Amino acid sequence: MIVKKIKHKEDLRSVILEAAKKLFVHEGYEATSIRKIAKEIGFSPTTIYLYYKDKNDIVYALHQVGFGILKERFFPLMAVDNPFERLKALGKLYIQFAFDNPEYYQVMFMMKEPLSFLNSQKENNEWIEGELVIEFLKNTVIECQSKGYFKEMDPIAVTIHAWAAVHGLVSLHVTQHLDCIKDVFDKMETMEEIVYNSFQVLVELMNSSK
Amino acid sequence: MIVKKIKHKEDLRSVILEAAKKLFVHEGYEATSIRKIAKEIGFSPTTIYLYYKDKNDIVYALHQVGFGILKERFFPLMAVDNPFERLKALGKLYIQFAFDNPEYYQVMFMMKEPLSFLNSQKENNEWIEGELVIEFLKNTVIECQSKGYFKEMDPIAVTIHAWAAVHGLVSLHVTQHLDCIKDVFDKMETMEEIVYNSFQVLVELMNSSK
DNA sequence: CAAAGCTACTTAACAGTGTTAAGTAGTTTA
DNA sequence: TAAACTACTTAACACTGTTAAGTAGCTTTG
Repeated sequence: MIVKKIKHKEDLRSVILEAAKKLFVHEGYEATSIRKIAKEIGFSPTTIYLYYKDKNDIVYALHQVGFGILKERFFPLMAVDNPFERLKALGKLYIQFAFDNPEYYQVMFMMKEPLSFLNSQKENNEWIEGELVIEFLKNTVIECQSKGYFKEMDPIAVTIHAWAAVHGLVSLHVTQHLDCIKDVFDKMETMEEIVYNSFQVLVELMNSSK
Repeated sequence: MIVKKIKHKEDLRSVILEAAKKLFVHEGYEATSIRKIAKEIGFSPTTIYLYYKDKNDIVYALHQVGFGILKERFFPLMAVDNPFERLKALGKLYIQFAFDNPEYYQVMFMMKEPLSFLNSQKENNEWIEGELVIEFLKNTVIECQSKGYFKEMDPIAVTIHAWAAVHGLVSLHVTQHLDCIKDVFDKMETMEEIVYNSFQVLVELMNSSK
């Protein structure tokens, strides 16, 4: 009996998340209000607070969904033996993920709210999702060093640099700051081409560190 | 007479901006509402709409103030002859600006609102502030190429990469995503040291492109 | 000099936001 | 059968940006 109730409670929790996902992906974060989610699932707005602490809690759940998608994409890369090839593939996949899921990217790497929710939790306030991704990147960087790349460089500084370089590219794209300086590069390329060309510079610079 | 009135109108416009600046810098963007600005200057909220089209208009004005500060800091760099030294100094100054003025940095490079305001304007919807900075960076990159750096690389791709690399660093810091992965780099460093160490990696990689 | 017009501002309201306290059917338990 | 608990709702609070309509007071005009 109790189990059944808990299961039902879990059910509505995921129903809320599904509605939030739908609104979030199609209408964007701004348009995803508690009241709209409630209307979507046919319950009153206050019901949502029985399943999620506050809006940040929902945003954190969405951020976890995003990390689920990203991890799924990263999984095949574990099989890539050559660490530098893996590093390049990691960057490419990261950028592609951001282009395919801009709303998820924002909630995962550009918004304070999910982290605020984490900090509001008494226990387990560690950002395990992010740490896992960075850990994977760091290990790849260290492997690259044993192959002669990034000689005499701090592997952590290299890791953060690599992350920041791709994050910088995709976040400037997502916020439309790249589009706004199109006049500076008079060439007629798609935003995706421009971003990948800039990523190529990172790859070439890293390659020449060997 | 007319001139005096216009001048008075201009006066209140800057009084509003000053109040917005104060709230914005001290309380952050979230806490800067039209109503709070109005209370700060002792006028009714609707008065603000006589001087600014909407909130994005005010945010755009704040963004311009930020670019004013940045340009002031960049000015002395024009005198640096060695282009690679200038490039390094540009990066350092950019990072330092973001650390000193996180709220302004957000409004300048991380928020859609000022750009939305630009696009809502019929004429002059070009992001001249950003383009000026990128133009300066691009020219420095091209000068570096004539000194042997970035051989056979697209100068525009290098420019965007350089910008994205430093933007990535400071934006991950501003959104507190860097702090959240502190556990991955067990060293006890300040956020500023970590960011500058990662920037150093960029410098070294660029240096080895010669 | 009074009437009309204009300027600069305010009041009131609309439509929305996140969030909480209090209340209410319906089921379960004692 | 009565008490207790579950799952949900209604009503409200305190905000947000924004607009339509109204009002003093000064300026210009007939």
